[in-house]
Amino acid sequence: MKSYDHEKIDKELEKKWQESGIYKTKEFPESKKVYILDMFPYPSGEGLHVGHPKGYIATDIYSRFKRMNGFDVLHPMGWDAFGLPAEQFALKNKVHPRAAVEKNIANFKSQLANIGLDYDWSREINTTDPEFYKWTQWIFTKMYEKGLAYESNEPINWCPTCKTGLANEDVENGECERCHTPVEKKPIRQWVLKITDYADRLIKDLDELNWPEGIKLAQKNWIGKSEGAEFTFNLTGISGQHHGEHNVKIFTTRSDTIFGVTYVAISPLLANSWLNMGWKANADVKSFIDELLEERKITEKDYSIIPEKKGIFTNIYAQNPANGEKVPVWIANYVLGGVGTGAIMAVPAHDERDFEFAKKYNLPIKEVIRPYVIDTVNSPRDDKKTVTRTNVHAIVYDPKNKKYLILRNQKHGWDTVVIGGIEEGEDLIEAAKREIKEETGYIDIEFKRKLGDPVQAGYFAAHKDENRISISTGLYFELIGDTQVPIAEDEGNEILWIDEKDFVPGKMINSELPFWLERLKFKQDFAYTGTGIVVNSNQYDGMESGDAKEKIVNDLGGVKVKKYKLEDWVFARQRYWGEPFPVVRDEEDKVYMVDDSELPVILPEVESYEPTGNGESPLADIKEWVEVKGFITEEGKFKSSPEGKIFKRETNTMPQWAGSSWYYLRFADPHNTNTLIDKSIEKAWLPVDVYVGGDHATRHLIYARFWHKFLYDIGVVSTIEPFSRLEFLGFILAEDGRKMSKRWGNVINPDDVVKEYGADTLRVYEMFMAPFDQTASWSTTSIKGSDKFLDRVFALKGKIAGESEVQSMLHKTIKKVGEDIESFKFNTAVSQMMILVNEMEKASFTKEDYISLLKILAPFAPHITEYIWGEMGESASVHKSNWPKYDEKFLMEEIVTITLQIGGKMRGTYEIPRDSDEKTALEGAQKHEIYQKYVGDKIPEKVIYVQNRLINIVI
RNA sequence: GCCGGAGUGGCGGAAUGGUAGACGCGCACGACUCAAAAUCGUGUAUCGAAAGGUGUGAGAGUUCAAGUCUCUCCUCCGGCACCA
Repeated sequence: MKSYDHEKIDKELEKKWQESGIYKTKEFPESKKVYILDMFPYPSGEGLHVGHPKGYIATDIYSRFKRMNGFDVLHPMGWDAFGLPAEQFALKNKVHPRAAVEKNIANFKSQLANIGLDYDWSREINTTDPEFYKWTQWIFTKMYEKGLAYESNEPINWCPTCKTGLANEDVENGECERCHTPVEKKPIRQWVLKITDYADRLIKDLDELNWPEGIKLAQKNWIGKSEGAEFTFNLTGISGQHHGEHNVKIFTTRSDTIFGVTYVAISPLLANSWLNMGWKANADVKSFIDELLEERKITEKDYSIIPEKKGIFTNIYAQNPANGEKVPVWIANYVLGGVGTGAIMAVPAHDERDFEFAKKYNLPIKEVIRPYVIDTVNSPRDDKKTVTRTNVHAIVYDPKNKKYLILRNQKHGWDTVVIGGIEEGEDLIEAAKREIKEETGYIDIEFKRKLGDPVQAGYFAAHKDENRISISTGLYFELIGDTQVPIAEDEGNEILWIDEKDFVPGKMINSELPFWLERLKFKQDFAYTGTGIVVNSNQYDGMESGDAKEKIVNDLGGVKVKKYKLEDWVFARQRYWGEPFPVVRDEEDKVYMVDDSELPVILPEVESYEPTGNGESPLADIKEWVEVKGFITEEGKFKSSPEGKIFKRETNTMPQWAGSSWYYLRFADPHNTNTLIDKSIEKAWLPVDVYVGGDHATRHLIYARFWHKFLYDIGVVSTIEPFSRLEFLGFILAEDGRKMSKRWGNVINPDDVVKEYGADTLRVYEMFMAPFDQTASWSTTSIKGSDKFLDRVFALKGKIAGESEVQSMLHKTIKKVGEDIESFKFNTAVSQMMILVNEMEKASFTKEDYISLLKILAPFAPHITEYIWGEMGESASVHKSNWPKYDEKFLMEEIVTITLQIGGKMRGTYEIPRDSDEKTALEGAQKHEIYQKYVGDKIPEKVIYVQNRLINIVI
C-alpha cells in the first residue's frame, strides 16, 4: 500500500497548474532563453502507448530544470495532422479526416495531460489549420519566385496502393515505406522542389551542429556528394544513321586512373537511346539490350537482387582522350542509366566491378596506380638524399611448423622479411631465391605465387643513412626441406622462424607488410581501389593520385562536375488531405502563383475524398473549387474577382512533410496574422536549442534544414540552421521485445500505468530504465522500483532531524543530477537520487536537506514533490523555486580511501587524510597487513601514487 | 559489400586509463503476519571448504594499471547499397 494517494494528488495539482498558468511562456524572453522542442506528433487514432511520451518527459524535465535555473523557456506542442496516415485512418473509419484529426487530438491531449507535461497550450499549433498552412503556402510561392519550385513530367516513384507519387525519401528498398508495395515509375505532372541547390550547404553546415555523429553521417550519405569530372570519348565504328554526336560522355571520380581504361561500358538504357537515334546494331546486340532492360525492370522492383554482371561488345570503339588509344565499347548491366552519364570508363585494375567484368570477358587489366606507404616509424628525413630501389620481398613460410622466416638485424633490432635487389638478367623469382640462399642458407624452397603488383614505400634507411623509395614485389614461398648451406655473407642477421601472430605490422619493420598479408590471406587476384603513385601514365608517372586527378582533368579536356545521390524533392501528392497549392493556370496552361492577399487557399470540403488513382487528385472533381475567376496582377500574381477570366486551380496537394518543415518557427509567434514570424521574436527565441525525437534521420531533418536555409536566404530567419542540438531517443519496445502494436496485443497504455502507479512513477521509470538514446523493453516488474523510490522519498518527510549527516552526498547529488539532465543522462541522475535517498534513510538530515532533494527531484516527479512542498508549508510552487547550489567544500571528504595495488592487482584499501603526499601514502600502505604479506621487507621496484585514489607497489 | 552503433551478472544497466558489476529488477533467506500481499532487513559475478584464483564477445598489443586506448576477428542492431 502506497503512503500517498497518487490519483488524487495528480488530478488536484494538474488542475492547479492549469489554472495558475505557471507554464505560460512570455512573448519575449527577459533573461537567458532556451527553446526546447519535441518532434511534434501525428495524432493517430490508436492513441499513445508508453513509448510515445518518453521524449516528451525528457523535454519536460529539461525545461523544468532550465526554468529553475533562471531561463525563460519555450516548450510548446502541436500536431502534424496532414497526410496519408490521417486520410487512410479516416477512409477506414468512414469519417471526414478533419473530424478524425480533431477527435484524435483531443484524445492525445488528455493522455499527455495525465503525465503532467508543462506545455504552454496557448501556443498549440496544427498543420491543418488554415491560419497555419497559409504560411506553408506562402513559403511555396516564395520558392517558386526564387526558381526553387518547378513542374516536371519526369517519371517518378508511384505507389499503386496509396495511389500517389512519392519522393525518393519515401521509398525503402524499392517499396513504398507506408504500405510496402513495390513502387513503379510513372510519368506524371509533378511539383518538384530544388533541394539539390542546397546540397552543398546541407553537407557543410552539419559540421557546426551538436547532433549525434551517426545522424550527421546518415545525412551526408543520403546527400551522397561525389566530386569528379566528365570526359568525352570519341566513337568510331558506330554504324547507321546515328544522328547524335559521335562521342560518349563518361563521369568518373578517378581521373587519375584514366590511362588504365581498357574498355568503355554503357548502360542498357543509353544503348537503347542510341538505337532510337539510328544506331544500326546487329541483332544479337539488340536482343541483348532488350534482355538487360527487362532485367532492370525486375531489379528496380527488388533492390536486394544484384544480378551477375554481364555485357556484350557493340563493335564500336571509343578513343581515350588521355592517350588516343581505342578501346572497345561494351553494354553492361552493372552500369546504371540513372547514375552519372550512364556510361563509364572502365579501369579493371582499380575498380572491383570493372575487374569482375574484365575477368569474365577476358578484357585487359592495366595497372596505373601503385600503392604507396610512407613509413611512420622511420619516416624519410628532409636533410637526407633519396635513392630509389627496385627489389623483391621474399615471404617464406614453413607449412609444417606454421612459421615465417625472418631476419633479425642485431645492430638495429629490426625484424624483416628477406629483401633483395634484382641483378642483371635475373627474373624476380631467381632474385628472391638467390637472396634467400645468401642470407639464410635455405635452398629447398618452392615458389608459390606473386603477391600482386609492386608496392612503393618511402622510409629512412638508417643503416645506409639515406632515404629510400623502394618499389617492391612480394613473392610467396614455402619451405619443403630443412637443408641449409653456409651463408654467403654474414651481415649480422639472426635467422629466425616466427609464429604467425608475430608476423604482423608493428613487430616487423617492413611497411609493405599489410599489403602482403592482405594479399596472402584474402585476395589472390584483386583490384587495388586505393590511392597511390601514378604509373604507366606517360607524363603523369610518379605523381600522387590526388595531384594527378587535378592535373589530368585540366590537361585532357575534362569538365569538373559535382554529383549528388540526393534528387530534387517530389513535392506533390495526388491525394485529398494535404495543403492545396497556391497555384492557378490559365487556359493556355500557364502557371501563376496566387497573390499573398488570397492566402490561404482553403482545402474544400468534399463528399468523396478517395484517391482516383489516375494521377489526378480527388480535388480535380470539384468544379466549383477548381474553376476560379480572376485576373493577373502587375506582379504576375493571380487575384480572384467575379469579373475576371476563368482559371483552374492546381489540384495536387502538398506532402506530409510540408508543415513539419517549418512549424518550429510558428511556435515562437503562433497567432501572428501579418507575417510568418515577427522578426524580433524570431531573433529572440530561435534557433531551437534542443530538439528531441526519434526516426526521421534523413527525411524531416533534411527537409526542415532545407526550408530553414531558404528562409534564411529570403531574410525570414537569422540563423542558418534550425536545430542547434539534437537528442535522438531510443524507442520503448514491449515486454516481449517487439514493437508495441495492436497486432501483437502488447501495447501498454500510459493511462493505465498512470492510474496504477501515478504519473510520477511513469516518468521516473521511463527515465531510469535505460540510457535515453537507447532502445529498451518495458518491464512491468521493474517499474515497481521507481514506484518504491518515490514512496520512500515521501516517507522521509517524517524523519527530518536537527542535524545533517548527508551534506557530502547531497551536494554530490545536486551536482551530478544537474550535469546529467544537461547531457540527457537521465538514468544516472535518477540512480544518484536513489543513492542519496538510501543514505538519508540511514543517516539524519535536516529540513533544508530534504527541501533540496524535493527541488532536484521536482523535474522528474512534479506532482509528489509539489504535494510535499505544500504539506511542508512552503509557499508558491516547487517548480518556481531555484535549483539548489552545490558547495565544492562538501564534495571533498577529509579522509579518502586509497586503493592498495600490488603489481597492478587490487589487494586492499586503507584510509589517509585527503591530499596526502606520496610519502604519507606509502607509510599508510606499509602499515597494511596486505603490504606486509606481499611485499614485506622487499624494496619496491617502483611506486605509483595517484593522489586521493590509489597506490600501486611494483615488485 | 560499404558506413555507423553496440557486445559487461539471471535481467535493465553503472564505471575522468585507477577497487568492474553503482542504482534498480529478479531471486534466496530472515522479520512482521493465522496466512498471503505489501513493507523492512541480510545476501546475491564465478570457481574454491578456505587461502586464493578467474572474470566486461574472442585473440593479440601498449601501460605500473585496460570494460575504457591500438590492431585483428566474431556476433547483433541501424543506415546505404553495382553512385563509377
